Formats: sequence, C-alpha cells, structure tokens
Amino acid sequence: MSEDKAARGSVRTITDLARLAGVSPGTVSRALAGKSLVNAKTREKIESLAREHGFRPNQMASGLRRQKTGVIGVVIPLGHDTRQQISDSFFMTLLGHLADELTREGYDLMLRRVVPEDDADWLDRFIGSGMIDGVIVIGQSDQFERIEDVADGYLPMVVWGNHTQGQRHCVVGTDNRLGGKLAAERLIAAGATRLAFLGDTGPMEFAARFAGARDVAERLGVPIMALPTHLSPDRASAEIARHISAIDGQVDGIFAATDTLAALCLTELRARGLVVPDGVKLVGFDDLPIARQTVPPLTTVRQDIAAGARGLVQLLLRRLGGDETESLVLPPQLVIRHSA
Amino acid sequence: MSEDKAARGSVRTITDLARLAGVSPGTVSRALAGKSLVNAKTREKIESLAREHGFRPNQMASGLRRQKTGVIGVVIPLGHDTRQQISDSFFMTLLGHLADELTREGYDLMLRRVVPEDDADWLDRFIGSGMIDGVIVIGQSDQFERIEDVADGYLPMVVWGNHTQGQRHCVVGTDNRLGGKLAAERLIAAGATRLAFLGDTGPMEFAARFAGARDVAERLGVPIMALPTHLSPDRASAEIARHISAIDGQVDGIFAATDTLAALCLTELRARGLVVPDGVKLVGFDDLPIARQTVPPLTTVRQDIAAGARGLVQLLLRRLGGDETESLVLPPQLVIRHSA
DNA sequence: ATGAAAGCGCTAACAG
DNA sequence: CTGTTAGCGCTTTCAT
Repeated sequence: MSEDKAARGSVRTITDLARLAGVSPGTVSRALAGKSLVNAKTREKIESLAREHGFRPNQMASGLRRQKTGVIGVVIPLGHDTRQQISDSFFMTLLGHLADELTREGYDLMLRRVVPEDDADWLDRFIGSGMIDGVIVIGQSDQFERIEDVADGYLPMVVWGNHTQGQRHCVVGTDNRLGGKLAAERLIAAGATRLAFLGDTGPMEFAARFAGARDVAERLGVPIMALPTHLSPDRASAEIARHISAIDGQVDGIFAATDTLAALCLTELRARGLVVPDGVKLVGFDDLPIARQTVPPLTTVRQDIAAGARGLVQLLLRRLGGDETESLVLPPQLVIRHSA
Repeated sequence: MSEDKAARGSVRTITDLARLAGVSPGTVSRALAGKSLVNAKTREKIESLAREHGFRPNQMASGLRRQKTGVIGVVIPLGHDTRQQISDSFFMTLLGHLADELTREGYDLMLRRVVPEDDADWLDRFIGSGMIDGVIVIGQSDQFERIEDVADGYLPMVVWGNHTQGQRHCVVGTDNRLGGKLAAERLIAAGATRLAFLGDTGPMEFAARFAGARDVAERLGVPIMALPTHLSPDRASAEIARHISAIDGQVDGIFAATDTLAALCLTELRARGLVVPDGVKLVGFDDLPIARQTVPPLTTVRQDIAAGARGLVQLLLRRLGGDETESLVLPPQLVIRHSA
C-alpha cells in the first residue's frame, strides 16, 4: 500500500524522471500535462514511473513559466471594530463554501486577513505578489474607494458586499436594502409600532439594511431609530444592555443587523424580563445556524451563502477568461420563526 | 495619494527597475531584500523608485530560486460525515486565529479542504506541490496512520488533534480525556446519576472525551452509555430527538461531544418538555460563543483556541528551523454556567 | 513523436 | 559596494 520510503522523494524533478524513463524533460512535461502529441507507450511508462516514485511537479516552477499559479487569493479586510470579531460566523461560513467551490474548479485558495489602516497597500500588494491568478475580497469594509481604484486596472477581482448604483467593481451580495424592507415589514405586520435598528450603520451593507427598514417605516408612518452597536461580541453585549434600558418601553420592534447581534439582544432582553415576541418583536439577518437555536427561534432575513460563494467563483472564472462581468445581486428571503 | 495609473504595472521585473535606477538587477535584489552590503544612496534611490512605480517582486520567482515560498499550507481533512459540516465553528475559529498568527510571522496561508476517501494521496500531494514551506493539518479525522507515515519523512508538519502515547507526529491539542473527566465529574457533582455521551466516538478526540468520562463514571459506579450521533446539524437533530425519546427517564446527565451538539440537544430536550438542569443536566465541549447564549447558558469544557493556534504556529516555525519538537497538550477548563 | 534550447523573474555565489 | 553569471524546475517553441 504505502510507497517505498527510499524511492519517495528521490525523484524530485521532471529531469530526474526523464532520466529514469530514458526520454527528455520536455517529453515528460508533455506526458504529465496530458498533451496529445505523446506516444501512448511512452506516456504510460512515464506515468507509471511518476506514480511509483510519488513524483509531483513543482507548482512554483510551473507557475513561473506559465505565468499562472492556479491559486486564487481570498482577502478579508478588517476595518474598525471588525478587528476583534476574529471569527465572524458569516464570513467564515462563506470562506468554507469558497474553499469548496474553488477546489472543485481546480484552484487553490490563499487566505489573507489584512488591516487596511496599518497597510494602505493591502490590495495591490496581494495582487502584485505574483502568487495569485485572481482575487476575491470578502467584505468591502471601509475600503470601497480603494477597491474601486484597483478595479479600474485589474480585471480578475470579485468582491462580496453591497451593490451601489454605478460602482465599477464587480460585486456579489444580497440585496440588503430589500432585506431591510422585509425585516421592517415583518415587524410591523407582527404588531410593532415603534422600531429600532440595532447595529453599526458604518459598513455599507448595514447602512443599506437600515435604509431599507427606514423606507418601510416612513412609508407606513412608523418611527424608527438607530441603536449604534459594535459587532464584537464583548462590546456588543454591554452596548445592547445600555440601549435596552435607555429605550425601555419606547420600542416594540427591533431589527438587528445580524443574527449574532439578534441572539445577543435576545439574551439581554430576557435578562431584563422582556418577553419576545410578546413584549418586543425581533428580526435578525443572515439565517446562521444559531437562528434556529435561540429561544424563541429567530425570525430572520436569509442570505444564501452557498449561492453567494458559487456566484463569486463563477464570476471570477469568467473574469479570468477576460470577460467583463456584471455584478450579481441575490434576493434575500424572510424566514419566519417565532421572534416576530 | 493614488499612484499614477500609467506607471503602476509598467515596471514589472527587478530588471526593469534596475534599468531605471541605472544599476544591475543584483543590486536591486539586494537593496530590496535589505541586505547590508548596498550603498545607502543607491538603496534609497532604488527604494523610492520601487515605491513610485508600485513595484513588487514576484514571489513565485523568488520562491523558486530560494527554495522557500513563505507560504504555510493549512489542510482540513474531511472524514465520513464531516463532509456536510461545511462550517464547523470550531475549526473555522481555529483557522481564523491561525491566519492571524501566520500573518504576524510573515507567512501566507494556503487553505485546502480535502476528502481523503476520494484522494488517498491528499497529504503527500500538498506537501509535494512545492507551494508550501510547511503544513498544518487541522484535525486527524480518520487519517491518523497516513499522517504518521508522512511524519516519518517530513519535518515541518504540525497537527491539531488528539495526543496518543508514542505517536510520531507532532500534535497540538486539548487533553480531551481530562476534559471528558471534568465534564463527567461536573455532571455527577450536579446530581446526575445516569450518564450519556452524545456524539460520534469514531474520531479520536471524541473517543478520548468519552473515555475520560467513562473513567470517572466507572470509578464512581455511575452508569454511562454512548448515544452515537453524527456531527452534521441536519442529521444530528433527528438523531438526538430519537435518542431522547429512547432514553426517556433513564438518563439524567448528558455530556455532549461539542457545544454545537449540546445546543441542538437543548432544543430537542425543550421540545420534549424536559427541563435543564432540573430534569437533565447537560455539559458541552469547546466553549464556543454559542455556549453563552443558549437557554440556559451551557456549562462546558473550554478549549483555548487562540493558545492552540499560537502553539501550532510556534511549533511549526521551530520545525522549519530543523527542530524536532515535542507535542503540546493544552489543559481544558471547566466553565460552569447553568446547564449543569 | 521527441530532443534541444531558451527563458519565466529572481537570488546567490563569485569576481572585481 | 556592485556587476556578471548561473541556475531554481518547468514549459514551450523550433527543429528534426
């Protein structure tokens, strides 16, 4: 079963293998690359020799020569307080799906987390490294302009985030504004009369969610206020607690920017004796696994993460092929459970 | 602020830059690499030119020449039913920390998820690709033997997982057996008299957790049974539900292999009208964020993920330096909340 | 169908 | 201190 330890590793280069097979390096290269113009017998011999010795071509050398690496860069810019949020479930889940999609397409994934404040050059540096054929940016953070700049001169880039009228970079993301509308409509339909948006309205995705909710609230003559909250769980809990005691009785419908925040909010509401959904209605965003497991289970706006990952990869592949693709805006879906 | 678009990209190679600076490529290479033997003025000129034109050395070429890439491979083998568990929180959180640690040490991270059943050669292939200087394996899955084999001939590899007496590969992980003991002790101290272990005892980590719990149970003369459960949330819920109705009344203390499973279990217990901790005590494992947010909050065995990531990276760095490091076993910590 | 040779972009001797 | 040279391992013309 297991190969001969001595043999393994001794044949390191295509030249070694060529010597063994009694042919030239060029022929080995062609055989292993599956090119048509190689004698069947020669190919067979080379392949069996390669297998026997556990030979694998050096991808760096191959990449250098062919000017393509077979690697896609995935970069997560960490803005403001996102810094703490090391394991943001949503991004991590998206990353998992991306890994699967890219693998399926034969690409490797190079992951980089960057702090744009400390390194203004983060995106150019990654692209210019020569290590990647294309790049997927997960989240626009506060780097919209930088991304726009880069997009002008670099085709194989796709970004997960919010779509804005007339933007120049190719983005894949949920229609956050529509999602916000769905959330507000649900809260109001469930009987809420005074709304609040819980979250940071700095990042564009969240700003759009808030804007959508405000559209609906204004149209229906329902007041809505913003309760600024950081996303890092440690700060969030305290902030939410403060909000809740401050707004006590003045709000009966809360739209949380993410399920994570909603779950935290639920905990704080309970701690203060407020009952969901009877006293306060609550709607989240994302439909992460946790949404099913809270008490009561969360009504939330679902983002289709798997579809997002597929979209990112498919668009990137087309861009790698020279295609100047359009952005892809995915529809959110209201999932009604018991919190509103 | 933003560089001249025309200039950017036009200077692609170290040779281009050398021509501009009126020196040889060798000098540019030395200057950019920060070698000492370069005239201060020359260096300055080269650096400013490099900055001006947004020049970045091609890492593939550099890697090929120096026989090191500055990239660490991180591979997640997906065994049996782990396949579905695309976004297993624990691994994903560990991955996030790894990314941070590696970045801090100046390494890039190449992520690969593999299905060993479909590709017996998964580990050799990654190592042999020439793209990575070392590899971190996240989880032994059912690949213990394969990893052992590779460890014999390849130094720069560190594995997250369970430590077994006399194993040959360098592993970092929590003392699962001790964790299991802590869990069982807590359940019994809280008044449980008939225990159950909820989870799959196939993976070694889980087997060790179960074994630890059994040690305690047997010593104290308390019965304990295993309730085999897959880890993928979709299958788990149904299986847990079945277990709960089957064992009704025969178990008053449950040790779940992970917090995720514990949270699911809590939901199912509630659905059947069983009260935690009054009717049934429950202890989880991991101390993921979700553990604080369940109702009631979970008593659980904490794994220090950040310390794990640091350990993995530090040991790997030492191995890259030729050091044959020992394994690192981290102490688990019982976190008492309200479920037991 | 195969071999020979050039070279991807960079670095590391070795001279000077 | 700097230029020259010879590759790292692979792919790809161009010959044959």
